[in-house]
Amino acid sequence: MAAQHALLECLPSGLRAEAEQHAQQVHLSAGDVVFRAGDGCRGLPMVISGSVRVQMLGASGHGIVLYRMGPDDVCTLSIGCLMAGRGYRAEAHVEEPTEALLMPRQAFDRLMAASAEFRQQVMASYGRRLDDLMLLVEEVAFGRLDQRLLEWLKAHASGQPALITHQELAVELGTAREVVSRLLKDFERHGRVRLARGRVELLQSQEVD
Amino acid sequence: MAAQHALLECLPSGLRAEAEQHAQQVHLSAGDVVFRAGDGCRGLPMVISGSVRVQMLGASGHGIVLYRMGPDDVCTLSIGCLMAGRGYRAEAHVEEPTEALLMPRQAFDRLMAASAEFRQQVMASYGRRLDDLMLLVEEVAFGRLDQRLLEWLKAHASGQPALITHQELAVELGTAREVVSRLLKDFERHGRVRLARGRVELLQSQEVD
DNA sequence: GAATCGAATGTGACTTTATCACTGAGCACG
DNA sequence: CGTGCTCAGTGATAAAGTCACATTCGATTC
Repeated sequence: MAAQHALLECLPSGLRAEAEQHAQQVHLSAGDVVFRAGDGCRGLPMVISGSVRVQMLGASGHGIVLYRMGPDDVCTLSIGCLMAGRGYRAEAHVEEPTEALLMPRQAFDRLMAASAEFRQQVMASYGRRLDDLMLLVEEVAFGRLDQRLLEWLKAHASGQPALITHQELAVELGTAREVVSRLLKDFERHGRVRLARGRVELLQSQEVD
Repeated sequence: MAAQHALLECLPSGLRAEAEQHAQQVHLSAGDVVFRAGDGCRGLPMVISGSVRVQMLGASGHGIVLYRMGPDDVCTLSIGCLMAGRGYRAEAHVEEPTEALLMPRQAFDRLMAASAEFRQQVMASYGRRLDDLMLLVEEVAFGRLDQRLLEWLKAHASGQPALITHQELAVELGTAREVVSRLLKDFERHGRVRLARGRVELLQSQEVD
């Protein structure tokens, strides 16, 4: 076992060995769906490497990206499902080939009991996610879409063009495809971006604030 | 000490006595502000009775209600701040006279270490809050405002009229006062509500679905 | 290479929300 | 009884969402 999760690295070796023994290592390929809305939770996923996108579907059929999980993240969403015995409300899509550990509830509970460090990290991670969601609420409720789109592009399309469709961008922002298309067209007319099918390039002059 | 918090009731008596010894009981009056955006966190608030509204302010000056805390709730938001050492992003307003315990971080950590039951409840409560926020994201992103307003009224103004201003309703829904005014006026024209200054009465025929 | 099909994008018309700048109404207090 | 409040109503305009299509690009097949 070469790569490991930062949360386990901080454990004393005895606990760590026990944890590794109970955890199941899984490999996920790009495009895999880790869980869907309504699914039950079979353990706590801990991401070692890769990237997983968590999003939810509205009644209208539109979706919105809630957050992403990367290396050394734990799926805080799963903790809630695990503890409350509810199903997931969101769905998780693998974006890049991902290595993860699936920690059974029993083992997770033992770690929480035994290690103050582990506890602290898990709670902190929970706090960050809560924070992310609050930020998202604020953006969706009060943010202007052109600004949000521009910021997304700055974050994801600086340096090299983003390979993404308008539909996918709409899900990133929680809006409709047509709205994204029109905004991008406007940006193009103003020389802020260069567009091609499935590709959005942010022009140099726009990358600074 | 008469009233207590459900989370402490489930503890063995030794732990419970210790917890009660370290926790500080506080009384909050309607209108008090428990914390504001940017404040540091001085401990974990646990609500015994009463009601506290948690909301955040957008850059535009508009606000939106995130959730409410009632009897036997813990302020999950505080755990994140406590663990990550960040300030709060939201603000908490007392709506009804409220009794609460303020549990210092040290004491909280000892409880988390010592009681599986306590741990489980805290994590479950965290999960519910995440869920609330996800639901809110969906509503704000995809919900129609007239439906959201009507549902708010059904939840808070069935039986007796709601004593609330249009401005406050706007904050409940994360929108602008004018929008609420217009929608309510429409509802009134269609005989769904009766309006008075600072008062919205949902008419009987509307209370069923 | 041309035909064909499906996904991705473009667009017009219209509705719903948001914003701005006011006006008017109800209420408390001197 | 004014006189200031806060609360509510409204018109004009802009931004965003919805619906119904038209177009275009690329890959696959012939």
